[in-house]
Amino acid sequence: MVGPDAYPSTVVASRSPSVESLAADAWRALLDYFVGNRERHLALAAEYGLTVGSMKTLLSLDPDEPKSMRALAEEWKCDASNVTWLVDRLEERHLVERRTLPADRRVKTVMLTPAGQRVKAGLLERMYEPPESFRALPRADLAALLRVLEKL
Amino acid sequence: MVGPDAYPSTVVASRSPSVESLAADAWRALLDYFVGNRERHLALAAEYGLTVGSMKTLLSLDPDEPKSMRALAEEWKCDASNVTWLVDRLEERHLVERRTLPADRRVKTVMLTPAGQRVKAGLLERMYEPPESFRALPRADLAALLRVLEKL
DNA sequence: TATTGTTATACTCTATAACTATA
DNA sequence: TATAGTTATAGAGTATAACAATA
Repeated sequence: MVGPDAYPSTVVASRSPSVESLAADAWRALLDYFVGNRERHLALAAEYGLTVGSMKTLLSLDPDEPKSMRALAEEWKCDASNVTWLVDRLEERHLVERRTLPADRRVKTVMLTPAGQRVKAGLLERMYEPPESFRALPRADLAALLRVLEKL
Repeated sequence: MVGPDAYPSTVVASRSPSVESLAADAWRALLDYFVGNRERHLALAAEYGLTVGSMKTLLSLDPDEPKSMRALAEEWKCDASNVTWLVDRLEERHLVERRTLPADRRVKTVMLTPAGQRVKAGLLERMYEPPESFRALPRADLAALLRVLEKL
């Protein structure tokens, strides 16, 4: 599928590797490192008694900018009925609240309750907590990593 | 939840940031960059006419080391009946084959068929293809990134 | 009797279509 | 008539429990 010159093998060590093969190797290393990340998220949700859907919903909402049901459906590229279902689950737990928009009484916005805001803050704090392997890196490595990631 | 000294704010720019805050910032940058990755995988599966489950199954199997149904259930931390269902879907498409183990006629192993091996190879090739933003990085950045990721 | 895998069944999540209430 | 959201319903994917075959 890829021509013979497009991805020169990285085992040719006598010359410095091409940008192409460096990019491929770095990308692969990144992917491999991130394989376990979905499981980390799943475990985190379970810890809070949430499903992946509930967590996604909380993380999408912001106290200062409530979103309509339709906006959420577009953001998640799913059907509106699915949003109804997800918001129902979260409303049962008093983490969000629906409000009818006075300007247009057809649309309903979804607001984080104070409890929802607390749960979201807790989730974010835990998500952004770097793993041990990360914190063990020397300062120079972390600075280099950050500098490159900021370009991406 | 975190003591005042544990995560010094990164806006204190007059002194060099602590290793802790560097680690937190780098981890966060990495997470943010990877948000879109699950969607990339989903689109890739759809392109091959696979579900996420089927893709996961193919990627877990290796031509030279067949795995039992039970081993797969443990690897995926799911119920054995779920493995039966997933393998059924893949067997319908002739991408895997069940074989009874002669040594213990209770256990069945799952083998990739030649077609399954081809699909898996195609998936891996596409997954490991670095995105454009990655290939656009200068050589020095890629080398630095790779060097750090290899430590992780 | 214990273990491997399957079948029967139910629950969660997602989608489509029909409906309601507004506009 | 068109749009926002809900309800009715169906399908995919996951789990639990009962079961058949083998150890």
